[in-house]
Amino acid sequence: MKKVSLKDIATEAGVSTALVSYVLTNKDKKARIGEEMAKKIREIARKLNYQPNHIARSLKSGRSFTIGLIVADISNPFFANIARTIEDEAKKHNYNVIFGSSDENVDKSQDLINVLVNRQVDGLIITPTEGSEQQIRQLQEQKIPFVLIDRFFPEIAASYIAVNNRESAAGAVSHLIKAGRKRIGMVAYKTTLHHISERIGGYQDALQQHGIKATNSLLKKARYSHLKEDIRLAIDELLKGKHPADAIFFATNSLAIEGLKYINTLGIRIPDDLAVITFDEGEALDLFYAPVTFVRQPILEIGKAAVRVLLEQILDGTTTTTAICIDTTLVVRKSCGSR
Amino acid sequence: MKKVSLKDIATEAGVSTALVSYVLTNKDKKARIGEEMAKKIREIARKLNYQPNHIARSLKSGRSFTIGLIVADISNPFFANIARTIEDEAKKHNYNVIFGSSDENVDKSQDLINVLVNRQVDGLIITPTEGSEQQIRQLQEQKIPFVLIDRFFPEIAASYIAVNNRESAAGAVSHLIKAGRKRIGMVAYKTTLHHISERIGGYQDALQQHGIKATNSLLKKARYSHLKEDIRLAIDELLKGKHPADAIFFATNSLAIEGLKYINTLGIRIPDDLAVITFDEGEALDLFYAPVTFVRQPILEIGKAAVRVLLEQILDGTTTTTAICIDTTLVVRKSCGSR
DNA sequence: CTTGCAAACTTAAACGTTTAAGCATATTTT
DNA sequence: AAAATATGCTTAAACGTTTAAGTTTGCAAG
Repeated sequence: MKKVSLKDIATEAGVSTALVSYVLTNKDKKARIGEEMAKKIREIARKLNYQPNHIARSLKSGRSFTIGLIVADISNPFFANIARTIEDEAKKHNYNVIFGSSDENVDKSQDLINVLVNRQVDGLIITPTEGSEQQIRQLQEQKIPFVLIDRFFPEIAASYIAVNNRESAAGAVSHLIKAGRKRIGMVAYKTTLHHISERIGGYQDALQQHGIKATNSLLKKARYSHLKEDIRLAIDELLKGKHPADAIFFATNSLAIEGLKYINTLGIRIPDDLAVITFDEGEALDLFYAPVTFVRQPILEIGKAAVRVLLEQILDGTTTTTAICIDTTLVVRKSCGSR
Repeated sequence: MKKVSLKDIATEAGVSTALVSYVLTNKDKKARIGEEMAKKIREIARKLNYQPNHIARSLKSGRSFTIGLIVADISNPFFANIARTIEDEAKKHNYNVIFGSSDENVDKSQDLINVLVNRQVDGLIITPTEGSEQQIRQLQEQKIPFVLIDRFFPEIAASYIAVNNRESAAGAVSHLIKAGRKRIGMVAYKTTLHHISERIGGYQDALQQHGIKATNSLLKKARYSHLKEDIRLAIDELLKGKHPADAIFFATNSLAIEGLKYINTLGIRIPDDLAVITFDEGEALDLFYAPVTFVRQPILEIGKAAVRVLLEQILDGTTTTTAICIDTTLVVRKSCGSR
């Protein structure tokens, strides 16, 4: 049973394919098609269960109505939910999403970009990995519309959607200070990515603002590639000595979850022995015996904004960049002690 | 900067596009192209940074090298990881994945199928929703290759990849019995989907096998659409009365997570007051103070098998169905008490 | 009864590939 | 030396759409 094409309908109706095309794309008014003929064609189309061939359409129009999405890690619920939001939002505009996960790997990122561009996506939404500046610049040269999310490169003028990481981090740390914590440690990723630097900056801002000296011994960085080991080490170091940390600020949910898994094994009680706060939500953090206070990034808003900005760029064909910075909210729960 | 096409290369080299096509698709041997000409063409292609237009290629070949994936809920880590595995596996075979989440909604499922089929996917991998039998039958009639995962309809002969739900569930429940639990409740979804029925069946099998009478008062079903409320109700009912349940078997991870969130608020201690066991993993279950014993479904294996079976069907053009049933493993942790 | 124009359709080219078939020219086989 | 085969390339059609431009017919206006 071959696919039904315009030609089949045309033959059945005894007319040209052009006529059928006009009718089925609702240009019958503009193209002055006779009413009864239009009706007849629509009927035959329904009878034969005609489904337009999207590929042929794309070839003709030069647009695929597909956007490519590259997330840093699809198994992270933050990105999974971003992906879902973007998919939903794109569908509202009759766009589809092809996605891939770069797993924070710059080569995989390049591969994905190549594949998606070959597939003629009309634009890209990307969480750029560390060291992918060149890839981004190349997209600009090729005039391929794209929007960065979650992270961006301050030295590259490109559209992006991000949250005010610095202020949000500072807010989280201030919360710890107000809850009476004195020795506040931070666990971040070892990366040059701007959003992480900003979160670290915010941590330091808050300490300074409250007259606490930020010492390097309380700032720990874990490699994405050696998460488990590095986190164990970091937490060991934070909690050892005469003056152990009495609070930890995790820069992302994956860090927090790994960290808490380890903390659990140490018999340390949250929030009595240690307060914990993190960026990003996650079911694991809800279910934790002391539900974890966290900085909520408005995923829905981010996803919607990303699609909106990208589609504007695609439709207008403009090169103007739009940078959007969204506020977060601090969701206070038990992990920092009651106030 | 327009995209570079075969024609551009052909013009630059002073030859026909056919020649260029032969060379760049490595059919130069077969098509008896001169060596130096082949070299020249390849050089020009590199110089102009030629990227083949996948859409044109698809139109010609009638194949899109894209598979459509419909999961039941992308925000569920089980499906997110399935999606990731399938994407990776597909990429190995030079296939891309377009995905969508049906959110267990039969209309959304139909929408997704339509969209994906219009996009000319070469085949589909689907977690069918309740009531989607007709959709599946229609795919069969249209001779569109597809593979069901996670669930299937016993009355429809179609390829599927699933786990031995009944035996796995029975194993889990046996584990509870061996751990000394007497009054074992189960929380499942209110659905006619076969995999859930099987898990319920396995629960009953195990009870019977150990000479315990399966009573309906210990079997609770929650609606997907009213998860929170129904789970609260279910758990209230299981734990009330003179003879409250001393163990609960959750049919999926989403049920377990919602259930445990509520159980947490009741001040009930796991495993002392109540043993808990569930299907599927999840970080939340790891981080729980009593890490939850669970039935592990081999996600990697499922994803790989799905892609393999689907590609076989696509390539061979056969209509033969392949049903694969995979074993699970019980991962024992603290939530059922130590043995 | 022309001319003008609107209505209802058709023609044909185009999008970027692939590939069977064709056509010279050169080389080998008989 | 004629016939067969090899070599290196071109032509042209095809995939399923879209759409500008063209054609035919009928009818009202001049």
